[in-house]
Amino acid sequence: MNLKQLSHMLALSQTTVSRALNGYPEVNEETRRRVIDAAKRHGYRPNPSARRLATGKTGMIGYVLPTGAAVDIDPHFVEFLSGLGDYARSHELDLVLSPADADDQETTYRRIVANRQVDAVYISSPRPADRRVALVSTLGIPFIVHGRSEGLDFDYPFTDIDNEGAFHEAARLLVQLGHRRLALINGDDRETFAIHRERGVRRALAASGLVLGEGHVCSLAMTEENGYRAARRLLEQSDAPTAIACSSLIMALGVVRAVRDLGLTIPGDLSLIAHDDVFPWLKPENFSVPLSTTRSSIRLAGARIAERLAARISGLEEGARGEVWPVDLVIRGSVTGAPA
Amino acid sequence: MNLKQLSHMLALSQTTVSRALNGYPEVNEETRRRVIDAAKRHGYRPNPSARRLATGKTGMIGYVLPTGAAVDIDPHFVEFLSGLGDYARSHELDLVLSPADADDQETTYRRIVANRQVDAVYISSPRPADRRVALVSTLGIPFIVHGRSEGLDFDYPFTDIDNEGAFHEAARLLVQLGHRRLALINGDDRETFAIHRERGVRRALAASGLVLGEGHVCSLAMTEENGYRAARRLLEQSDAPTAIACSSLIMALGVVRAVRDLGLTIPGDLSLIAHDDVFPWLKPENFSVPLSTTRSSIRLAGARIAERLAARISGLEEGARGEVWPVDLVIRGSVTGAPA
DNA sequence: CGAAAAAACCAAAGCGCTTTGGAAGGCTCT
DNA sequence: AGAGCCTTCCAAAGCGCTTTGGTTTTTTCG
Repeated sequence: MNLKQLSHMLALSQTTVSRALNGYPEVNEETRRRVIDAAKRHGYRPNPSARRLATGKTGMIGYVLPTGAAVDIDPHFVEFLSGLGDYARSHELDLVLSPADADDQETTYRRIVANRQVDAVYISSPRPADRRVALVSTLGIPFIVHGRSEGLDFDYPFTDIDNEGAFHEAARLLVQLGHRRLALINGDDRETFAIHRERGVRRALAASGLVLGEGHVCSLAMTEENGYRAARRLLEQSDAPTAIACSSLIMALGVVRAVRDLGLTIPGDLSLIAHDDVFPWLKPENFSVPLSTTRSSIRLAGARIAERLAARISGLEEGARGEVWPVDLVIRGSVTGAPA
Repeated sequence: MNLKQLSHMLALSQTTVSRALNGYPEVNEETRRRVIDAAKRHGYRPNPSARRLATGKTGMIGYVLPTGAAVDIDPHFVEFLSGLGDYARSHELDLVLSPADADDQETTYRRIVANRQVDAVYISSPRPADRRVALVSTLGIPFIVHGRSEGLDFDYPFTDIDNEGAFHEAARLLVQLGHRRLALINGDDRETFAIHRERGVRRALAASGLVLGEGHVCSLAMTEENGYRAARRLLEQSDAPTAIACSSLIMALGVVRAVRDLGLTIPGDLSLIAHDDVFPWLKPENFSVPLSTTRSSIRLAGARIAERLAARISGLEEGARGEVWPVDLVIRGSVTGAPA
């Protein structure tokens, strides 16, 4: 069933039927009702290919998915997707993932924009001076950055959490509890979020005249194993830290294992705070010693970004507004005063 | 730059240019070279919207993504996606995720097929008599099922792992080691994979005249917390199992925690085998007691399914061939003979 | 009542590609 | 030389929608 058939059936022109269906004003309400009714009854659905050819609108939002044998998609992605998908569903938006060589995502961004394959895109895991952000903003397609870049000479729209503030608070608390040797087990420090977190920790320490010791900061892919290795290395040093801030729950698993392997305890020998993106399948309160966290739902971020993208597509949102969400600091059993 | 301009520039018809570019035989090789060369030089890229309107081909594969506030996307999904994306990239395929109400995915399948939004789809987490499989196969779009349904009165193409065999082997090993009271901590038993695993365990036990005791099988969403709860419940029973087979590494984390909380040890008091889908961020060999596993890379499955979908799209694969991959049984420190 | 304005509708021209149905020209072969 | 066959190219007809630029009918109002 296509427009032609439907309009013939109603003894109307395609023009009128199309307008009736798309809510244009120049059609009699009575006629519109007839049309809508008939469309529903016959299960008419406009062919999206035709529509997009005519309008350029696709009803899809795009994401360039870095791939490669050595590339691991972040497990956070799936939670983000839950939020994004949930919003997108309610707005009849689809998401298209365009796989790209992790080292050359720009070609793919160019392609999906040139081809008009999507109405908007989002960018995640931005780095300082991220070329994707620069590219996409010159390409002129609506977009939102999840996170922030740095050192770009123009503004752009983003939704980020206050990583610096969160880790500042966490470190400040630890310092207040008397800890003097802190360590940071961070994610990949080529990404802005990790840089901000480190900055937060350093700022808190500096406020008390402390510093993040040489060798007291690790920056690694966020796996359990890396958490373990980092923690072991830190704890076996002569000036081992008495408190650790950790960038992910998964790494924290490794930290806990290392502590146990070394015959130490949390929080007796080591206070631990980790960042929690709120996974349904791994909860900080369920660690054998409940884990203190800086908490921010990545799922909510996904939904918010979908919402903003939708707004931008329909022209409701413009400009380069960035928003920064506060992060909760949730104290549980894994922190205590520094050992004597 | 569109076809019209390009052909005008070359003083050729659109027909010829189109054919030259698409590899049709009825064009002089010399001409073809000229065309291809000019196209490249001017960066001509056929507009996909136009092409799909004309041909019906989209260059995209579809997946209906169950969403909803209470719906958690399986963290396995992201690994699967890595494999799928990696293959898709090399074949210029994009993936479109259509979010749907988890309880009504069929409407969405209908839509994406009716709209010709994608060339093929895949279905994951199938259940017995899965209506999606039935629907999609009547809809006549190329598809592959990741996993298997059961009790359908027709054949369909799938790629699955030998869940029954894997858990049969695991249980058989445990029985051989003298265990008499086994338990199974399974995933959602509305899904076929879980049913198969339970079947495998039961079959192995039956071979030695044993049974899976009442209350010795749990079926829950695969979270750390559920693993913990299930293990506690099992181990606090009077006839506590001496060995557990567990459907996921994440649940196994919870099991390990429960064992520790109860002051027991692995493998002294409890032997444990879990299924490992091979995550880069959580490895069984890194458990404090290295975990024995049934292992099968879900990432490889993603790549394979992309490959088969591509083959089906281009007509290279037909029919309802199902393939079942064997699963490795990897013995590590978490299993030993039954306690006296 | 008649002119101007508003309302309701329509025919046809795109959007950019593929594909059908020829046509022109050059070869082969008898 | 002419029939018949390739080879190579082209004009034009879709694909199914939106939108432009009217036209016709109805309403408004001095």
